[in-house]
Amino acid sequence: MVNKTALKILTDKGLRVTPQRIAVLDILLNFDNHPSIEFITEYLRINFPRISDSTVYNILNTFVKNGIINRVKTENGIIRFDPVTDKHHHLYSIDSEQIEDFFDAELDKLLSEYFLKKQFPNFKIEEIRVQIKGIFNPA
Amino acid sequence: MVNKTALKILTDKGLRVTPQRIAVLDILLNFDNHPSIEFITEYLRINFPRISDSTVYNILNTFVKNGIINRVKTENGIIRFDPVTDKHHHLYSIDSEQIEDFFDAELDKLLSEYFLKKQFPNFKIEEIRVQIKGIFNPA
DNA sequence: ATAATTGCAAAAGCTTTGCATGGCC
DNA sequence: GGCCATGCAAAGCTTTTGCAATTAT
Repeated sequence: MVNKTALKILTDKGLRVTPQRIAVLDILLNFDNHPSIEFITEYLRINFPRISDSTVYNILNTFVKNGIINRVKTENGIIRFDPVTDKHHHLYSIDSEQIEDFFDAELDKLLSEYFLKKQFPNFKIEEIRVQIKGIFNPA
Repeated sequence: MVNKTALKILTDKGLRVTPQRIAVLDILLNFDNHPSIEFITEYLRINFPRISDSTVYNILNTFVKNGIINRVKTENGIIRFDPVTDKHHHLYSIDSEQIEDFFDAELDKLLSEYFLKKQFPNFKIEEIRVQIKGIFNPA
């Protein structure tokens, strides 16, 4: 049950449960396309025609602050949102807006071992993310 | 001679040489701090008090279009610029605005070998970039 | 000479803020 | 009931656009 999940996430974080928040979280959880604010707002207005832009911004900011979602920066500067807050990498499409999550424990191991050997003199590594750009479903 | 370098870059690209363009390029070449538009504009106004914001935007957009510089996206959404257009990775500071270039042929080899083995079914890789976040000069 | 760039002003986006109303706990 | 979230309007930023004057080739 999706609503249950959204509801649980909100209550677990001690956040007030409003229909708008549930709707936003449902969208984030059900579309694994890292939606933009524009996408989220358009979709929301199907069921909440009077929802305001500032409410959507407020909700998303609240979610980010509470670690429910992350911002994903894209090449064109449009911010998108990722409900998967576990550490992972991303596949970016060069010729479309598609973004896919990419989990790879083997890669993570490879990288952490590499950077353990190859220490930086004046830099303490906290996190390594790989951005892989390419073409989905190539001809 | 720095101006000569900036001048050469412009003429090589077939771009008109203006004092403003040389000044912007000089800043980009001399500060290896991946400056923001704000930084660039402030610095420019020391010598060009009347340069307008739109000119700076126009110049930077022209440079990006011509492959002289790249945009670098940061965590807080501020766009910054990188005069090094060779493929490389970045070290990002978690607690400051510092960004450093990071060239590592060994890492590139490691990654390309790894992804040669581990092919994606529906994705053709064009470019791999590693974002390394951490702390410069830790205590 | 002529075509492009500059500077200024205005417009266009995107995001935040202020505040009264309404809804959640 | 008290406090927080919502919706609306307005303000704040950043970036782009239009255009006359200036400058580079």
